Amino acid sequence: MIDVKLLQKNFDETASALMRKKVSIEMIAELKTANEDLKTAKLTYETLQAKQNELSRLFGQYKKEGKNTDELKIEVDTNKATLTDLLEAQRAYEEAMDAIIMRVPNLPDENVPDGEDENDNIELRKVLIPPTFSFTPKEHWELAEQNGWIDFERGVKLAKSRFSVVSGMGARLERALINFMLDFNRERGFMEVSVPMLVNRRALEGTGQLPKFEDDLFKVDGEELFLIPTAEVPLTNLYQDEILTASELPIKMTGYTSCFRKEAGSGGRDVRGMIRQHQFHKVELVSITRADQSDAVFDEMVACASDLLSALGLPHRLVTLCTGDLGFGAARTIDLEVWLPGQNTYREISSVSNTRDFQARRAKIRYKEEGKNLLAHTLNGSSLAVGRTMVAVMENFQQEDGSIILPSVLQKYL
RNA sequence: GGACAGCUGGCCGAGUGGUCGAAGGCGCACGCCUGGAACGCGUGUAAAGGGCAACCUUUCUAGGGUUCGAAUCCCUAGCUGUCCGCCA
Repeated sequence: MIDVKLLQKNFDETASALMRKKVSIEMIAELKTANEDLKTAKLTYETLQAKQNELSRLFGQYKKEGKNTDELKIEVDTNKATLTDLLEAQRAYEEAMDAIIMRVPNLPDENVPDGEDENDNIELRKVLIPPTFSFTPKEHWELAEQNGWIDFERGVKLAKSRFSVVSGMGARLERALINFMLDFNRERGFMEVSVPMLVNRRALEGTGQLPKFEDDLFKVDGEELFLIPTAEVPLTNLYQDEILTASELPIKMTGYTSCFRKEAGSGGRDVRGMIRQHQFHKVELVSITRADQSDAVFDEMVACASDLLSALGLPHRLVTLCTGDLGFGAARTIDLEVWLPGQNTYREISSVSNTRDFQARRAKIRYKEEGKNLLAHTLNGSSLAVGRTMVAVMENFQQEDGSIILPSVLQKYL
């Protein structure tokens, strides 16, 4: 959630920041009006409530003194009727306000570059040089099938399209990657946490997936539970509704989960292979920080993911997302894109975001500093998407005969 | 899934109709003490919203009800615990 007070006090500036994130001016105006209506309704209600409280005190006093309360009772009853109406009105305003603000995205940081879509993202730097091949490198699905690592057909048989089965050395590589990533992150100071892969509505609202993106989520029939689209949801919401002490921050966590996404609207993109699956594995980094720590922790998280790729010997580049490509809750994001020789292009393998206090305001994650309760900052980043890492390993380390030489750092995990 | 018990501040815990946003303790902060610390002593310390402030409103799991007035009484839901059933 954005800070409504900021919009109220600093309308032009906040509105233009929101418009950089493709929010319509109509919606912003609507938000402002809704907030003002709500404030007025609250003030009216509270004034009358104060009167009611006073009358009630008086009533008790009259009773104690043995005075007649008939007249007072009439006044109190009338007042209560009005109060009931006012409360109803206030609730309506609250609902209206809620409906809007929960769908307003986070403000982008000032220095996030303007842009329409991923084409306007800005490359920060490249790490490692893409390998050259004396033959035409194959795409990963070809290699996966040839090595018997991934069975796309039988995944469809078991579930539906965009599900696959990994077996043999492929399955072992998957497990090795997960363990390697978790250990690597732990050595960088991220505590390993194992979390539920089903979460409730409140958790998804906290991190911003709901109410706006319900179509992207798998929901359990007959229960208010959803399959998580990312470990960011349970990890961040671990501290939902809590007031932490400043000294225990930053909290830096890593966790491995499966992730489930409907991929609604992705149309015919990446239908082949395991780039875009309904179920995939991911090792995630999540940090809860003080406001003044989040930039430094952000850098640590980006470095962690990038170094992980380097340790695996995977060429990649860092990209600053432009305003148009920034996610709903993110104030800034750096994507890591891994080189895929088969596709002859860089593809996203990690995304590190600072949401600042956007999620913390929704999830009520606060910390106490000098007697004050302040909203924490939350950050998340993949390190890494396991399926895509497998794709990258296959394509980058393929030999002419289709065999794959696995990175040496994985030796002890295989 | 069935029966019973419970849910109060950062945590524990007292509180059965107004004097209660709530005793006491822990924790935390500050001060004294100390070479420095621990211990001890003293003071302070729930959250959210509105207001420059005084102050006002709300909140004792949530929602509803009774009442002039609810942490307290009633109903419903959720969660937790215990026992039973089932089970990797």
